[in-house]
Amino acid sequence: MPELPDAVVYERRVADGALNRTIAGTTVVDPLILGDGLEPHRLDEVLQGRTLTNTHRHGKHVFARYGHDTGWLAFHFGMTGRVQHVPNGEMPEYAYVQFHFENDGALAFECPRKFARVRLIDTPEAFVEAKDLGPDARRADVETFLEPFENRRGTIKGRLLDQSVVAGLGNIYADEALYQEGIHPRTTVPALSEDERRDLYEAVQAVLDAAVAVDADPEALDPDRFMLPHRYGDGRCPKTGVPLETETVSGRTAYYSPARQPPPE
DNA sequence: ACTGGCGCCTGTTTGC
DNA sequence: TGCAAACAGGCGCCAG
Repeated sequence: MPELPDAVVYERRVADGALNRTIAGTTVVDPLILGDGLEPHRLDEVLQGRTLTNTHRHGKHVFARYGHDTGWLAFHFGMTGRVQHVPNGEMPEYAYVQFHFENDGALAFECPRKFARVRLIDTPEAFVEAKDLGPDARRADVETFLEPFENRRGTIKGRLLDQSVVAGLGNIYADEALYQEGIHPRTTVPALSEDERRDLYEAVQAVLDAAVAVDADPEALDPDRFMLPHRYGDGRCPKTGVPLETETVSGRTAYYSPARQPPPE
């Protein structure tokens, strides 16, 4: 369930559960999960006997460096991917890629829907460049964040979801940020004033910070302030009590409060 | 050059 | 209750 806050949690799990441990070997249950034509035997050859020495995150991607000046693992979680450290002999059902440590359990990369990918890359910087990812939504300052929105004409929801504009936001946290700012998801970028854009940046930061603070569990957000707990609950706007409505915007289901987010002309 | 729409996968929820 | 359809927190690719 992976947007930027989930990636923060997963990076932490990799750091806590996998750094500085020797990899005894890897198991690939479904090769579809390996990206860029990576073959299971090559993943194993590359990682066997090595240790992970560093982690990094950009948007929804998590990276783990192996060895020194050798290369990085890149994790992308699709819609149902996740990682967790598991004790010896307790492998979860959808752990399609497994990293086994000497005498210390394994890191399980799970993804029931098989949209997630594990890759071997040279560096995170080169990967971000090659994938044309925009600035990380949580590290970018306001100028860096807003620059890619210049000269865009589509809906604000569509642009927030576009990883080449800003990396890290997905369907639910984009909806939450727009809710906080009172902007209808179908509003176009040119229709937003400079002040509205800056306020939206602040809202994105506040939403991501709050999500990280509850370990990326949207239902654990303060139900008096955030829409997300109600998206999965009573379906009502927490600030006005009116029922939330849905609309397909840029191919995704957008939830919004009709009382706070008036539709564009 | 941009944008929105479709298909990839499969487990879970919804509706007749 | 049972089964089929719709849906889901993403993204690569395609056509307009």
